Amino acid sequence: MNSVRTRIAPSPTGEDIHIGNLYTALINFAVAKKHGGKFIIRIEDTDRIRFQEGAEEKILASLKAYGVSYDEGPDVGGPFAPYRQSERLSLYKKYAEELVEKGAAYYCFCAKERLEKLREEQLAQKKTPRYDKHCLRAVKNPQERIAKGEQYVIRLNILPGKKMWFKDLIRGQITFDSSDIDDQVLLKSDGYPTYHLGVVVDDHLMQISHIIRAEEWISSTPKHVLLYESLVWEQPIFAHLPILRNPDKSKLSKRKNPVWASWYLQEGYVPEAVLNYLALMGWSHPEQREIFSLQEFIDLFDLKDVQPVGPVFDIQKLTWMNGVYIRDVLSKDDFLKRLKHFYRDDEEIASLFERDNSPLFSMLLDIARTRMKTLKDFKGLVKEPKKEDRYESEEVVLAKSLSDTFSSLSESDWNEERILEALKKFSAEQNVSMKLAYTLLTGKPQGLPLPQFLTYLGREAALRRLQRYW
RNA sequence: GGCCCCAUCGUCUAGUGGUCCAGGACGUCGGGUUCUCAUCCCGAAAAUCAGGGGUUCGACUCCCCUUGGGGUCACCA
Repeated sequence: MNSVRTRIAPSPTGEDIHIGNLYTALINFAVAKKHGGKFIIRIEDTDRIRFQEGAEEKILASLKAYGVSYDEGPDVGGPFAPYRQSERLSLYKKYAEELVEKGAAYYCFCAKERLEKLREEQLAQKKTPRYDKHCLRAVKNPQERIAKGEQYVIRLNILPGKKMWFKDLIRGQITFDSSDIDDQVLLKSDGYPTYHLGVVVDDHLMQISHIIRAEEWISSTPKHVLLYESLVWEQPIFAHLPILRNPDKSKLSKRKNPVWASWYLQEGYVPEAVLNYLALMGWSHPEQREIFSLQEFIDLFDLKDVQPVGPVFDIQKLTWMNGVYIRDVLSKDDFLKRLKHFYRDDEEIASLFERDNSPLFSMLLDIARTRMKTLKDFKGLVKEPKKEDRYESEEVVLAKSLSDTFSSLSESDWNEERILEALKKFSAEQNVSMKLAYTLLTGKPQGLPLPQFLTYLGREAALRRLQRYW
């Protein structure tokens, strides 16, 4: 067989790449890398109505941010450029016309009104809406009408009653009857191809070996198979991945779940953790391990092992896994690097990194890591508590008491041991729980271990935190 | 509704005819360590393997039906 070439074909119609598409990208990427092949990005921007400016850039940026790198694509080029369908229009027209010549497709001049009426009638009779091949029979001289400037589309000419099948790497053989397929529009009246024409032409021209896409495409694969047959092109290998689900089992959607890939990054998830979690959708490590590297995944992965069941995307488990990455998988340096990048625009937090090579800062990282599920959690751990408009008089009294206790400690006594003693003394003398000290100093009843954290903060900063009470 | 895909704890899954009165992970609930909260450690509850028929000496594993879920039926992808 030829070399392995896989691809994803996102449409620039949303804010960013959908997490389900990132999943598809991961699998395509893994298959290509495992076999020393190429992974390609092709932008399918044939829907001019839903087209969104900037979406392509966002998609490519997200892919890069996640480390799913591609060998060929619209911005990096490649041997089969261009990789944007809007720049390949003449190609689709050429093949559409070739199909017409072969009798596998035909011109259609039907107005939208006629199609709508037809559709309504069929629906009223409880029949599946289908084009009635009117133009195949009625149009005698299409070239003349085209020459006159009439609007037209090119439709796939499907001969009913034919049993067909294709092989899916994940689900085995899938059979269908050509009678169930509509005479799909292949070339739209605006000269753009529909997905079906575009995808087949480009996958063939770009020598894609494996078409790995989501399950929702299964029902249109017959049309593609027909196209490959009519054009006498070798069929690629098909594999339809399970669709990621909402908790209610419906197709993962933005109404019920955060779906944009960049959202997870903004929320402080690390790319490796997200990819690791995604890898576990429909696939499991041979030794049942949950945490593994991208490289290990690539080495072990095989499309045949993917389960066809649509898994629920469980953000809770993802969050757990992200915590594992933060405290166990990432090296301390790497963790710090991520943190710096994450807070690059946050002055309060970014200023902390000025001390990043002090032993105390290193300790801060250690005590913070085990308490974080996302990078975003860091801020909640270290930020200075807000000054309230007013405090209960008891609180003020206690804050002053704690302040006095701390003040009795000299600068040279400001260490973990002495601070802990002071806290215990305070807690005992005032007959309050330790949680109160946490509230006084961090604004919350729990947080970073005070002896260490206050040592890091320094005596002055610690006292300042208490001073907000008066 | 037609067509197609699917079906093991709440969730992600292991399991490819006997080693399973079903194992792991998340989550949940207890307990231990501890200055709070976490981490870490220990433990528990949680699937009559959707239901019913077969096949077989023997089915979670093979076949059929039912039920349930999902996808798809556009000049959107």
